[in-house]
Amino acid sequence: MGATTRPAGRTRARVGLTRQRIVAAALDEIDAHGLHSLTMQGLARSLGAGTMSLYNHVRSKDDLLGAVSERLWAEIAALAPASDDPARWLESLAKAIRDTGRRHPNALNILAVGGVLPPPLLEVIAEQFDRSGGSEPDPRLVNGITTVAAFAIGWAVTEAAGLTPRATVAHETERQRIRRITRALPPETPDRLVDAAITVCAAEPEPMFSASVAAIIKGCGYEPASSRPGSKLAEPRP
Amino acid sequence: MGATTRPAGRTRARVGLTRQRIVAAALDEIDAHGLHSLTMQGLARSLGAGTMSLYNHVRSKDDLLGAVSERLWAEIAALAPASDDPARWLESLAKAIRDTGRRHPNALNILAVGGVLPPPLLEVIAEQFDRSGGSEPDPRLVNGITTVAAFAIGWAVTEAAGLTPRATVAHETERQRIRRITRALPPETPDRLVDAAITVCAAEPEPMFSASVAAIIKGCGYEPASSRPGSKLAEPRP
DNA sequence: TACAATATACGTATGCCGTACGTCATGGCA
DNA sequence: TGCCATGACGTACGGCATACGTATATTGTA
Repeated sequence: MGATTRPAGRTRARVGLTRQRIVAAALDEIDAHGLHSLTMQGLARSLGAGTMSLYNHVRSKDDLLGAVSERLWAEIAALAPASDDPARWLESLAKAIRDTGRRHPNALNILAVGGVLPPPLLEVIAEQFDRSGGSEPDPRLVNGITTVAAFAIGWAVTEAAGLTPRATVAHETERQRIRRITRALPPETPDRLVDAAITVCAAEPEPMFSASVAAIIKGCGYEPASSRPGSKLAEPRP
Repeated sequence: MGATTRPAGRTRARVGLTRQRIVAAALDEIDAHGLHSLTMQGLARSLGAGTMSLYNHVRSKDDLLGAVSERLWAEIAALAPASDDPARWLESLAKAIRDTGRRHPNALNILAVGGVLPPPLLEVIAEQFDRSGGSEPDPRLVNGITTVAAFAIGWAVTEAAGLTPRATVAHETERQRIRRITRALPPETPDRLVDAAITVCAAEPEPMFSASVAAIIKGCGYEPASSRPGSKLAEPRP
């Protein structure tokens, strides 16, 4: 990292190529034009550098993708700082994963390649363990991390796949939604199946997500969050 | 080419190249050597055909991957036939997704590319809607499908990422598990983080998975499922 | 039976991709 | 001042998906 300690005088680094800048540019490209269109040559061009210069900061393209993944997890961790209330922290973790998935739908495929316990997340987890006190971490918290993260990732993937209605398509009419769903289906899909698809996609995602997260957290042994707004999905009725 | 002996019968195609055979071979290759090593040329070679012959049955490589995805969903659907007990069916759906992910960990990335509501799954969903009766599908069931599927997919992805302990690595000792976890982490990861990772991965996955599925299903409004075969169903509605 | 139409198999060629390797410029340090 | 580690760069190579033209087996039709 000589870039930060560079002398402020007349001389500067050659091009200022840096792992961080490369990763940021890669994420920009993925967000803008999809994972397919991320190529080393195009990336170098967008940075005003020669192709092979990138390899001074990145071992391979896979390494680059891993770095992008880690960066995304860093975003997630920043959105879910440790809290004194473990259950509440789990909620914020779920929301952070889901929101980050919404912000970078094209990058979702690589979120898991670097493992689901990358250092940035581990940092927050360790901090949360400390906060929750005790010599041994609370098993409820341990279980909650795995299950909540799995659910949020799956939810984000499902959303990005395009069939679950997403709030990012905010002002979508019912007709538009049906168009979108049917377009994603093979042309000769029987009407029964199209009807089923429309029914499934007609559900409101927001309450579903938060209610499921709450249910999972409760299932881990935590008290149900009473002072929560919303989350009025069906509770077991008499 | 006269090299291949033609079947003397009255079969249809020349070499027997078929979309199904191609898809099956592609899945075999993915399972055996990973998604990276699936190439059109290698696939054709393994089928004893010329490369471009594949394109008579497959529009593009993406189309092929979509077909593989659909095939996987067909496996899932076959493992989760419609049931008279909706809550029980949701459980079997979760298990089917997770088991299929275990059987094809290398193919998990493409499970979602074709959308999460592919025809094979829609078929079962429609059937399940019919079974549950009523003119309108039960909203609990609609919510359950989305949330259970999202959780199971996320769980499978997490498992395939290699950090969550998986039962496929059955006879793993504690030491081996730690080795596996630490190997997946960057070499200079601080001890605190390694400890946190080990703690998270030390949890037993089996009860976590089924308990979370049960919690989600319950969160959708279904009665808590008692795991008895002679199920007196928890159907509260006429 | 003969022949036309069609579907399928195949070879070649093209352009893009990741990246190994060698070279050269830079600037900090002795 | 001279040295050398670091980083930027050009060239080259093998592998990839696939567009296009062509050959051949099968089927429908007369």
